[in-house]
Amino acid sequence: METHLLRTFVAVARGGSFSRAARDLGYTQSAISQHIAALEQDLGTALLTRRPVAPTRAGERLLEHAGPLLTRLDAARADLARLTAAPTGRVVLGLTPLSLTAEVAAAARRGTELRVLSREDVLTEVATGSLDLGLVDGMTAPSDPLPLPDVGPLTTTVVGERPLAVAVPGGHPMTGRAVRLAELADAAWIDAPDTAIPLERLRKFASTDGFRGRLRYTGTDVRGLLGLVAAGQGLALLPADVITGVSAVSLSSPRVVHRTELVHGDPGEGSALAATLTGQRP
Amino acid sequence: METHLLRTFVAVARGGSFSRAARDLGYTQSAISQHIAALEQDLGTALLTRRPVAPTRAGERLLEHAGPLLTRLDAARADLARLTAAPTGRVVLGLTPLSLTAEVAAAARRGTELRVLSREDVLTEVATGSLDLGLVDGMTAPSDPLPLPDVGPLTTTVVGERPLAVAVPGGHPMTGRAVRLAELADAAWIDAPDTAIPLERLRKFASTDGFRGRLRYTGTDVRGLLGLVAAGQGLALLPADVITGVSAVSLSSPRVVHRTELVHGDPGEGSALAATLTGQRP
DNA sequence: TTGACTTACGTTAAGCGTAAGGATA
DNA sequence: TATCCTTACGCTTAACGTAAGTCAA
Repeated sequence: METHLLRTFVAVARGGSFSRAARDLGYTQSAISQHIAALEQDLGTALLTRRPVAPTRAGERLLEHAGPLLTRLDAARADLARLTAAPTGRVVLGLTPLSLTAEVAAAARRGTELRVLSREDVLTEVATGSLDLGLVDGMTAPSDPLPLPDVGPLTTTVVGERPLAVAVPGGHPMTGRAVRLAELADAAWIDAPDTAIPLERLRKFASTDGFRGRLRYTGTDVRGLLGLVAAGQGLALLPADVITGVSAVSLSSPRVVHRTELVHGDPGEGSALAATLTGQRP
Repeated sequence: METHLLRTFVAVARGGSFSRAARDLGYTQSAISQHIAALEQDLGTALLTRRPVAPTRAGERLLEHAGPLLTRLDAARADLARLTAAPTGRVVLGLTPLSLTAEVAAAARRGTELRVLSREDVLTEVATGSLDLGLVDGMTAPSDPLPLPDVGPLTTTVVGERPLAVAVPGGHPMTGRAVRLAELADAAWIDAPDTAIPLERLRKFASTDGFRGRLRYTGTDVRGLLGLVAAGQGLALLPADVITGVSAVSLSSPRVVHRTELVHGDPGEGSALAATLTGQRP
């Protein structure tokens, strides 16, 4: 299972075509065919159906492994590159929308580049070196770490915790009282995994099958999401202090907080900013 | 960064010798030399010092990546192999010593092979297919999952939770009362990471630098560890119900439990046993 | 000098592209 | 028939082993 064969395999599986993968990777289509044949022989199973080109059961399974495997490989290369690289004086900070708090806003210094991304992208880009530092947010029990996927040896540090609340349209009957999360399992929710707390996470904490999204909201803009809430399209769980223009209903149980964490490999370039963010005076 | 080059690199780094790696891997020593040269050129850095052969800083870093990378690669291969493999009627269950509770003992059926291993070994061997099922134990906050390293897409299910207690020599002044874990940071502890709860974990929960081991106990035998406690060599944190022959002191804080979880990839072969262990009547 | 890695070199095989050969819609 | 994957075939090059070379203890 050589890495270039895996690369080819995911390219073919993603694109759904041998010839497309050939163009993408700069091989001839014949070479792609040979790559796939070699991989299938090595593993002793068919990985793709042809005509139409689609992963078999085994292929699906291999894809689950191949993705993380290849990003970790990129992470390793980037990690070593950082050891030798000359400092550029430029710091690229990736952040999820809700991790951009007032403190973070104040900490950014001249020359910093800020990129708002999904949680997943922040993690893999920090690992693969496209970002010097990352800030990710999420919901956990107080003082518990965020459950982040393992994309390599990254360091994570708490930057802050703050209360969560449910954003509800103004005048909503719930306004003014605290609710238990479980009561809201059947409410209309907006599924905005890259902006608010993912509904999957709510299901986990409430241990139910509920919290099914009425609308799906992709992207990373909080204001737009609040607009949808205001329009009565559904609820969203957010840090209390970002909820403006609509009502915020606090949670009485379970005890959860919104937490943001700083992640980095070798801090190198961004170590000064990292120190500021984690509250150390450098 | 082809996988065979990484394999060679870890073999050389581990064995501390090119010629030894050559013997181990079935290459000539010249080929090993060429592999390392190719990898160093690819990454643009020296990875090993020669004479003596030892990893450089960059090499150390690469090793951190290469280990997980290669086991995940093996895991992928094993995972696909399981999809095609014919059932053998034989189930191999890996378990950490403290996960062998009375319920587990009762659940094992004729033909089951049980292997007592460290937490880490159980995880990687389940991932790489040497084990059909694994049972791992550890300390967490009640109803929190165990923090297990990510070695691939494994399913984990709770098997049980039970109280923890500190094993102390009979007649110890603490006997009979409940203590806060933090009080014991400076006590004499036995560092038995593969048998009892690792001291590192205690440090995490007490948020201190204490809990330094007076003795180190490697291996997976609980009775021997209790013998050391009885001899006054130090304390150990264990599930209350395994503490016999010495006194058990319960913890008043933090609120933690001993938890055991079942892990498996594709349950396949062991699915009947898995169902019994997780309390479902199959 | 000996043990251990590197390098030169010849051989072999693997990888790639061209082009012809199916298969499918 | 057009598209797309497979296969045959020849070429190129990279990988390996042998053996000579080099370096440090």
